[in-house]
Amino acid sequence: MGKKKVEMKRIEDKSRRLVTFSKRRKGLMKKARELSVLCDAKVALVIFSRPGKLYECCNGDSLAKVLRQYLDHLGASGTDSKPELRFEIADIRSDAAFSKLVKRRFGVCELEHLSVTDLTELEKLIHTALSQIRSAKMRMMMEYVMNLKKKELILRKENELLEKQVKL
Amino acid sequence: MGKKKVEMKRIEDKSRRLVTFSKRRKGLMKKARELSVLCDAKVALVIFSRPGKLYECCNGDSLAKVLRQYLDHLGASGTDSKPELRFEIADIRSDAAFSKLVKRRFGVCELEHLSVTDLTELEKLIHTALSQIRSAKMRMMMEYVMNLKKKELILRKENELLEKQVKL
DNA sequence: ACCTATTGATAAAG
DNA sequence: TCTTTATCAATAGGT
Repeated sequence: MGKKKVEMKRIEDKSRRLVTFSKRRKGLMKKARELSVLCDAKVALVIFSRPGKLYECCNGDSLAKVLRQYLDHLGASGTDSKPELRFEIADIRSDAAFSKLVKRRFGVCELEHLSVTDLTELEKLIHTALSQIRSAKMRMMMEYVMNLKKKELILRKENELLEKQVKL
Repeated sequence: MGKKKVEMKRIEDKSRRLVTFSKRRKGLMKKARELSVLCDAKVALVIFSRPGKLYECCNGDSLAKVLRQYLDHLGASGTDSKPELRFEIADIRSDAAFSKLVKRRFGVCELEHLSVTDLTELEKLIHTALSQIRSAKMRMMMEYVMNLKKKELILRKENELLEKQVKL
């Protein structure tokens, strides 16, 4: 489309390429959004221009969640194990659950009303929670990797056996 | 386009939605490929239909590499929040390598002799280093997992083939 | 950024 | 899912 049919190869003229990149990038993102809305799908789009600038957009969910789902999917596509991988730390900042925790512990709603001592304690609590989450994440990933390795070993052995049978 | 202009909201009729999903998905992937070729960019596209089926495509590089580059970007822009830092510093205080780093940077041997401003700067430095290390770790594990999954797939296919040969 | 000629995408139907 | 066809959207080139 456009005044002339365009050849499907890299546009060598830099300024023309830049203009086209900007136009088509916007077009692509619009189409991604439309697909998501019309068909109730999650669409994640990550673009890197040659100079290395990042353009991302995601519809239907956050990019992080879609990528996580993608990794889960890779994990789940095998026959057995559950996808127990969780890469992202729960987003605590804006969470209502976090406010509740503060309220329960200190009986106040606003962080501003806490004393320095309280804040120090809170800091300690958060730190503990964070490191627990991190180690849990690591543990799960390691388990996941170990399961994959086991699966690989089993498959290799099965393969060897089958190869012997074929030769007979 | 099409015989009728379509409203920008979820298509309720299931069969119509399915057909539209298939057509637009293909269209979107084509446009992604075109953007990549014409403008020399990397374009990663991950789509989940509501039933949870995955459709992925990537142009200019492998999806794994683009996702890795994406994580690099996140790591470079610095994401983590600070509260845990003081504790990390406390943990690190006794480390000889860390002492050397402090000495090189500030010309003193003891943390006690640093000003609050120095400590704040140090805190910032450590924070940056930490988040870089974390994102690198994440990146490596992700790639590792992806490679394992790929290997598994290849082995499974090989197995299937061998089984067929055995049956003959 | 805006304009407009032209091509490309796609909705509906078969 | 593939094809056809009627419409309209995206966009190439120019200002």
